[in-house]
Amino acid sequence: MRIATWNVNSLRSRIDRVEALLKRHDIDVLALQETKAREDQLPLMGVESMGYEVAAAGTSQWNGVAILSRVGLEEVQVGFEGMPGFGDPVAPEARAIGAAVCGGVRIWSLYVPNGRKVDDPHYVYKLDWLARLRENAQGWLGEDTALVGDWNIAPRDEDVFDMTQFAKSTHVTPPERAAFQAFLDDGYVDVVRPHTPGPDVYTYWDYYRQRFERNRGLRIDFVLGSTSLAERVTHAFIDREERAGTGASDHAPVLVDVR
DNA sequence: ATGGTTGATCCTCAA
Repeated sequence: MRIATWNVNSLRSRIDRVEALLKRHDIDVLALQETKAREDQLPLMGVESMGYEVAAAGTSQWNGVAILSRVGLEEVQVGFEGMPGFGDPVAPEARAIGAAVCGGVRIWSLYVPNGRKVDDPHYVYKLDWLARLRENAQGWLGEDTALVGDWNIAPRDEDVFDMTQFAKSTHVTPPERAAFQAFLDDGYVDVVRPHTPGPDVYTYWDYYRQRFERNRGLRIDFVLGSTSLAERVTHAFIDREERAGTGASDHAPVLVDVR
């Protein structure tokens, strides 16, 4: 089974690229972030005709997520216990994460709050959101679980093209990195990094200043697997070619093969 | 410190 995650930065504006990606890589499950669309706006007749079911934590906010699957789509849920706004159908943060069981694997498509700036309330909210997610994720370690998506954290210096440019920025602060590391300490495994030795480890390149053309990016998109799932991973890669050309998202898809 | 680009709720905000 091939699982992929991609911050698509607007599903409607890139539906053609989504369909091409599914075909190009023969993907079974695709978790999307920043769909920027309500459920009633999703023009997914194309992917449905390709055999995929669609579950959406649709939203008019910036951070909606969706899951496309051709190997089953069960137990769909949106949000997690304890998160601010959980159960509130209009709370934007409750739409930043959603899960489904696809082919026996519980897959969480997540968009970790951006944090904006270190002195912004959104930064505090980001850390709190991660702490609440961690509490819940500890309870999913006994199953085949994948936490996939845009973590908005670059865990290591080597995941950043130039650390001096991030001296006062979010994504690299010790509290954010500690929050990411906490998932690893609990037993989740970064199943992609072992298959993607440097130097090409980035998954995101800002639209500004031709960052992709100059390969000045960040590694902020990850697939974390529970122990039992991690043991089943045979291969993983970053599709950096998807970031090239006009009309690209600012993120590249990350793909994982599970036997 | 500022700027640069992209998408949507489209001249303002979020990323």
